[in-house]
Amino acid sequence: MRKILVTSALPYANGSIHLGHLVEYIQTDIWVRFQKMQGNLVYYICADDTHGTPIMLMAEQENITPEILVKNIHIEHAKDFEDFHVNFDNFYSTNSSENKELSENIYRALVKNNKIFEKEIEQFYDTDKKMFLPDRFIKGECPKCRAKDQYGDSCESCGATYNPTDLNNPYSVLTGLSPVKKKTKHYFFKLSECSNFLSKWTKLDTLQKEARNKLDEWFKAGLSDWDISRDAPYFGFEIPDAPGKFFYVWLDAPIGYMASFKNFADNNKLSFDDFWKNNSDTELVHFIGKDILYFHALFWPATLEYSGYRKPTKIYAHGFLTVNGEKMSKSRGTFITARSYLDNIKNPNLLRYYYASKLNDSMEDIDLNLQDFSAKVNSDLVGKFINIPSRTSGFISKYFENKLVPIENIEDKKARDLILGIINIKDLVLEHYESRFFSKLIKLLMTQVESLNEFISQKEPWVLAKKEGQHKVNSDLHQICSTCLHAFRLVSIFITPVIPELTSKIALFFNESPYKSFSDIETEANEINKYEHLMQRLDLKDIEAMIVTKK
RNA sequence: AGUGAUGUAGCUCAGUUGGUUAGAGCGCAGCAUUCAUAAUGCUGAGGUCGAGAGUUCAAGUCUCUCCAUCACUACCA
Repeated sequence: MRKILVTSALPYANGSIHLGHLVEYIQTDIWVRFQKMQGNLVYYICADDTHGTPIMLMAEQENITPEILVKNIHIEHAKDFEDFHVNFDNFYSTNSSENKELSENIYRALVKNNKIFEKEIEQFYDTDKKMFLPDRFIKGECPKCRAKDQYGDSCESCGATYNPTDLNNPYSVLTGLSPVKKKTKHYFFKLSECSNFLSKWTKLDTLQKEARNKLDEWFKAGLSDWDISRDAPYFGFEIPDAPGKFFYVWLDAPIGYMASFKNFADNNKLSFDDFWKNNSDTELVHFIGKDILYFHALFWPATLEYSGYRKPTKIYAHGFLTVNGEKMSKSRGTFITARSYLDNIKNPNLLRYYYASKLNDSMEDIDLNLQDFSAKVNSDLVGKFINIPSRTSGFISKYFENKLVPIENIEDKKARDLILGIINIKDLVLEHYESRFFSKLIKLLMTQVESLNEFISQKEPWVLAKKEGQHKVNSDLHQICSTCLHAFRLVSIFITPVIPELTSKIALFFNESPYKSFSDIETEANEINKYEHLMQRLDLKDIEAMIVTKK
């Protein structure tokens, strides 16, 4: 049995969960549910990422403390995840005592290993706000193309990158005032000394090929040291023995994975060290978006290495979500929050299914085409999948007292082949899940369902039902409908990680408890309950309503 | 600007180490059917595989150039 600690990236606590976030959480949740159904010991850990300047300022604007802000957001996030059936074992917060302690200890270990040094740097300072300004909080004229109102790190007009001190006529986004340059002492992590370790580590099959290509750029350019401190005022953890200096949020955010697990382990009498001590034989798997690859594939493993912890086993990066082929946009109404989806479309299974049908193991972006979305889920799930019990169970109820013919008594060769065929794809199904090639999985399963619909059309049970002797137990009619329902049940078990809530209803239809293991395919159902519609078709009007709805 | 990636039917995507008339689902057209949430089955139309050049007996698949789209470029997260 494998022991796996799985994480999704920590959502930042300054806004709502949207459909882009959900690509990652749904992808991870499917993978975790798959591992659990395989009988592996898996813990799925996450937390809100709560520190940094934006959250501090947002709280100030709302006239509440940052602590209250992140607490409110946490409640909202947790509810969104729950409603999308994203089943964390622990959803915690980086603003926790566990995280503070771990961050401090890790920092001390880095100091002890001579990986931290101090350096005085010059930064823009807002004299009115009395704070140093992050790049994103300074705007000005691009030094290259002279476009106005460009951010301090790059120009959206010409794409140039530079330092905020290069801007012409810089101003503070907070006050509009011209910031002054001011010297300040910062703490740096000697990432430049980690090249050997990192270049070795990234070749250990921990990363996707594209990700490794991307990192090679960095190695070629040479790694720079990493500024891990920020000046007060800053919402975060104060650095030990450095009053007025705080950990940069990206230092304590990944440590939040550890802290969330620590919290979980303490509450469940598990061993923290078992999963985090150096050379642990457990697996540590991070699901992330491609935008935060650097933090997870450079800073994070280096931090772990030089503070004496285990390193990640796998980092799985996925692409971004586009809606109708374009970046999500508030003005187009395609910036869709989790809550807006739930309010309008209601059924989370549809999105889970759709994402699964498009996800693979690469870092490519995936597109949510809303027309395609409704066509696909209606056609696949309602028209094909749910259609199987819908068109066969009536006969079983009407003539055979809800009893199914046992699989071993099914005589027709074609019928037996259908059932065996589905049982035989098990290895392929597991392979697609393990490799995160969910699109292939969905295609494979849908092909099975298509064969079933084809089978029903060929056998014409409705014609048989009108014939003499077909209402007796074990008749052709009984066998054909039983075959389809057995096969439908098998497909349902295979697809459970994708749409667990729907298949739990299907289990109920077969008078069973929800499917918890792939070995459930070795047993069979012998009766059904009266069929009731398992899901509704998606109406395009609901999608239109969702696009208009703005938050 | 640099780097990484993507560009295959109206839409969303498959296309293994280059090998016969380029595939699927949806959509569309026609037929069949009525058990089923106008669901299903069968048949068909539809593509100069982003553009151009090259290597090869043979290229969607390899090389180069160009175009378009996306992402990243370290003190926003």
